[in-house]
Amino acid sequence: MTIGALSEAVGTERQTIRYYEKMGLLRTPPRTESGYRIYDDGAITRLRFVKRAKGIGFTLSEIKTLLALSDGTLCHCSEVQDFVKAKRLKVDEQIKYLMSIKQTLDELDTQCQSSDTFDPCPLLEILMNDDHNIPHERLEEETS
Amino acid sequence: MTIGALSEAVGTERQTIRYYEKMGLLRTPPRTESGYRIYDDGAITRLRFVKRAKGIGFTLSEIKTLLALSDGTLCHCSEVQDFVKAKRLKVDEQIKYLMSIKQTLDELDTQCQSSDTFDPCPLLEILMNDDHNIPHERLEEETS
DNA sequence: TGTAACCTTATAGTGAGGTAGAGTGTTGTA
DNA sequence: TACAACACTCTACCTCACTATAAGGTTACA
Repeated sequence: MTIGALSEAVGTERQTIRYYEKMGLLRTPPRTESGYRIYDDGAITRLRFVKRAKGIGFTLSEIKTLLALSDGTLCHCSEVQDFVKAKRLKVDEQIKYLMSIKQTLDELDTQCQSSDTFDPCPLLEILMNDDHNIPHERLEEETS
Repeated sequence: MTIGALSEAVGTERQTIRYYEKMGLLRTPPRTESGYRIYDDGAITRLRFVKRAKGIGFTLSEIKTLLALSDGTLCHCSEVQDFVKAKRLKVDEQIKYLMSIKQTLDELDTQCQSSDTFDPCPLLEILMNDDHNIPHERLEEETS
């Protein structure tokens, strides 16, 4: 299978496949004499893995780790579990952060509606002047 | 006030302040003869606005729009409201997307725990083989 | 044999939101 | 007057996950 066929089979662009290889997500495949990459069905499986994991929201570097775990002679289930749990926590944090943003937006909206149109827009006023309970900085200190 | 003092007052890096100016978020301040930027208290207010709006999750280009609205001779409250509502919807979409990811992760975790340690890790198996109900692509078509 | 459709590499660009550094000029204080 | 601590501009770099282009080589088919 050439890169084009693999690309067709999985639905991933050729350049992207090369990119994944360069990033260490896909194994370097054997080549023809003229230098063309040739893949077997295992490559499809692996590429699908990447695609699915991406769908779940794993980053490429996380997927790389996941693949490394799966490549080990013994796949330590507990490690994979820890990894998934850690990811879940990250996603949870993000959700919480977005929820707090949403709440703030709702509050701003309510205050905006209850005000007289001749007054200056309270939303802008609040942002300009108030020490509202606005999340000041994003709390994304922990990366990876 | 020089850029350093403004930076101190608001807690934003000097380079960042120059960057915001270049991006059209901050007004071009008057300069000393030697070319130093000099700011008044209005600049503090404006920079704080940017900081707060960023905290709420507005992008710089959204903040620019918000500032433009607030700069208008008449601040049209309804426009600001629409803007906030649109942002709220976007945030909501993101939350939903993350929730679906979270759910998938939870399911994987559950399946992982109920399996025998001698089996291959079901999580990896699922990603490798299954057509699970995994969100395939992120649905972020609408940017801006 | 021509040519279209493939393959190769390397480099640069995208967007968002900055950060870092080089090279140079200015200001304030000892 | 020396010198540290500021200021200026400009350019390049960072992350992430690609995408696009250039310039060339190979393969399949009419």
